[in-house]
Amino acid sequence: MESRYQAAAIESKWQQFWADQGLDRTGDDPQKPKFYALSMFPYPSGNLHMGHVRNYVITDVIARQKRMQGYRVLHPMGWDAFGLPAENAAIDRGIPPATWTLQNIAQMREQLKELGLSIDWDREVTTCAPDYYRWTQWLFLQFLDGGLAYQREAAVNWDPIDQTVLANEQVDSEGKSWRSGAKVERKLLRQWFLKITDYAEALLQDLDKLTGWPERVKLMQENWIGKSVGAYLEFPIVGLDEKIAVFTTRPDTVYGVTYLVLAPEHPLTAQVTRGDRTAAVAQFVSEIAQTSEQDRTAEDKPKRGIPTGGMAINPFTGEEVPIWIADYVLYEYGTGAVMGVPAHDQRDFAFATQNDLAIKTVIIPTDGDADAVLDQAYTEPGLMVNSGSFDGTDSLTGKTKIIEYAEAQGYGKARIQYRLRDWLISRQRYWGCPIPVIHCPSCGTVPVPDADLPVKLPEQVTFSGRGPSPLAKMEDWVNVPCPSCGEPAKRETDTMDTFIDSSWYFLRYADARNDQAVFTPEAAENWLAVDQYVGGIEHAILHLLYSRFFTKVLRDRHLITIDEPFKRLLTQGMVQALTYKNPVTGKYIPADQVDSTNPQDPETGEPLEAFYEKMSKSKYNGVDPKAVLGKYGADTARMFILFKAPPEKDLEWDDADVEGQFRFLNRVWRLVQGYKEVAPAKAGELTKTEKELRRAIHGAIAAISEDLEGDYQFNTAVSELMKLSNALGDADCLTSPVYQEGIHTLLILLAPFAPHLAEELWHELGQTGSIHQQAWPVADPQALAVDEIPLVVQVMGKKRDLIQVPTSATKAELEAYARSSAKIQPYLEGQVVKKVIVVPGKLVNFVVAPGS
RNA sequence: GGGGGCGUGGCGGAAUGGUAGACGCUGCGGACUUAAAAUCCGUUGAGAUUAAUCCCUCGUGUGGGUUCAAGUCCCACCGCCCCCA
Repeated sequence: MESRYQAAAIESKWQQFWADQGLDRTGDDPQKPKFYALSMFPYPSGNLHMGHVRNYVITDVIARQKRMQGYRVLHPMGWDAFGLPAENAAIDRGIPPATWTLQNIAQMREQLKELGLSIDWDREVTTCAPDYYRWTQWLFLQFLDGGLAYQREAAVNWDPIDQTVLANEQVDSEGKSWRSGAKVERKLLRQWFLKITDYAEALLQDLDKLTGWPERVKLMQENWIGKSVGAYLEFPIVGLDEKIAVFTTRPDTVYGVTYLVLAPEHPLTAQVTRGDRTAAVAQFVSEIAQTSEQDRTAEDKPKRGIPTGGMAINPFTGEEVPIWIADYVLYEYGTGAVMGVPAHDQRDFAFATQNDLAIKTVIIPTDGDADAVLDQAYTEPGLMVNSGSFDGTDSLTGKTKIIEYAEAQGYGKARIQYRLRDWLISRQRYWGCPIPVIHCPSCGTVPVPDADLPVKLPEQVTFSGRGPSPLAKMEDWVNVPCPSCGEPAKRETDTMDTFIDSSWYFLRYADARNDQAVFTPEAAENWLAVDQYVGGIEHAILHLLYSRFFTKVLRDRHLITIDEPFKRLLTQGMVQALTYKNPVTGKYIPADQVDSTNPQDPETGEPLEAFYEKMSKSKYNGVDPKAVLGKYGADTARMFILFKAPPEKDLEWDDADVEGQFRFLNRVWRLVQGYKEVAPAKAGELTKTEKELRRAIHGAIAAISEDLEGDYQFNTAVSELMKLSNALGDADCLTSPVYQEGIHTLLILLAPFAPHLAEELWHELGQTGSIHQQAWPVADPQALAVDEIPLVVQVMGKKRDLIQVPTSATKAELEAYARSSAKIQPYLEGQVVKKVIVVPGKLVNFVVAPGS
């Protein structure tokens, strides 16, 4: 007999069998409750990495167990297939983006199938396929129709050498183009936006409905939306019939305003600038235009600003204050202007000190002195001073009073502001979903009629990486008659941010092959929302927020009825591996060049740092799933990943632990090999051994069922499988019907985790149907019942004895048993028992004090 | 700087306020073998003590607190990680 099982042969055999039987197809029995299990779909880079494996194995275990529990399950897969890497491949190697992408998809699909994932491939979606992006375009037009898509000027990253727009990820940390190395500039272009800000409040409020989401993800979204309550105030400009509007959360400090600051790009900048300042201001504005937003607002960098020479009037005091422009005020943000209150804002304090601007105290601590010189801003609440009729008011109530006063006087009003900005979706790139509008000189922006969708990407395109988007250069494609008046017009050449594609793919799975509609209301009603969503924490903000936004917009357009797309969310941790780094040179060294017991640089002999880090090519610490599957098979890889760490924590790859899982599966395999020929005897009165085994069996059922309920704890579920397997290995009652029950139960419980081996052994035992169609077992309370339980006996909270007591014992009897323990006598001697705590089923604790 | 999370053996990790360290890895000792691989058995927090692996003491980052009882709850501190700036 072989001592180890042959994973490769077993796995391909059963994958074929399941495909032939159609076991992975989406359930359609209307009698069954539905369950929608979803993994975040991958970008088809061409190679599966361990992060993918972890993600999809988790969802697969959930899907498989739910099927066994009698649910009809939707467990689909697709491809987030638009995006830059395909264009880079085209530039570097001359392969058309579509060809490159589809090849990668084919390759990755095969790799996924080798993992034994129970995915319904009939519902596969590919975002770069016309039958998908047709509906992306249709949905865009829904937004346009609803007034939720609009165009305006916005700053983009501009490469002055290649004359092209860059994505943020094409700009390095020093603000240089990845390709040309030129310093990236900011340039204003007309861009498309989606009005996510209209939904800011709803997106914030409905976080409360997401009871199945991790708190920290909700918190991250809350911070991202960034609601702040405050005031909108207007400051008249001296000598101009214009006002500068500011937003502030501290209206109570308005009497302390000693200057105003405009964003350099603010339209009023030029108007307020005094003649003799024009040159300096223009110089400053152009300097700032070359700086990235991040550099401008970074807290550790000094704030740069200059006076415009213009003055504004504080309407509350009538005082004139200077108007400055500074880099840290962004035009995109709020009103693009802020009021400077150095006494009560840390950043203003620094700016004022640096530029010799006045500092005026208007809030003091209750026991404070209004004339004290500040050495830093006082930002706490307190009493208002130097504030006219508001003197002596508590600053917190002062906020409301100032707003009321401002409103009465026409200076301003209460306002709620969000940090969230509208979503810039224009990309000046080829490999994305074309924005389906046509620009007509007489009709303006005209949507492409539904009948003309999809607006297909032209195929014969040349890529150079320079100049405008390849689409803009395609005359044949760009020039079209206006759908409205028929006169010559031009297509929009921008494509959409790929986050749009992924903001609705989970809806399409409900009705993936529909070529008449985005999905039918029945299909949507049938499957939505997603019951369990699984993916990386890196999508905690953008992807999840955008998907929630899409869901709410589609609900308001009566396409769906759900408020939120994902009922439960599991954010899985990273897959890390041991990394070696030379701390002197900063170089990473591949593990196969390092002696793990004494890590040294193979070239210089310097000692290396060894630590766990996310797998990546540049760190030479990647573990290729293909290699692991080849050596041990998919079942071992699955078991290892599930067992090694709880799903939401980072997972440290360890070859010895992989080997350990392979050993476990082999033990199960040998257990069954040794059992195949055994004919179970007739059932009779259960022996003690049989009773204990039965308790182990049903204990495992109960524990694993619980681990797969709600908060998924696959690691402890696997350890329960091991315990049951150990119990079977130890039980000396091979011919007992209980033993047979144990073997069968072990395989059924194992089936979601190691689907191939469980199926193989199931059939080796002479079973005919698929193990994956077996019902998930339910623990028998009778099997779990025991006659005797261990009781902890404590004195003063310290364990002093462990005794066996009848399960049925009453509290009084438990105390009596405990008192009779010989081991506790020394601890009671000379003591008075003040109190006895009896916790039935657990312990008895004697509280004593020295007696007389 | 603000917000959040986490700190448990040599390692990954278990523990509804109730026996800390399940399960696995590693190490050590042994069996089988000509030998190895594979497999199996035993052992593996620290200390003290012993004929004994009984018993005992200490132990969940540090210091305090609540409680009959704290890894778990509360406060302060230290360290690490994440998000925002």
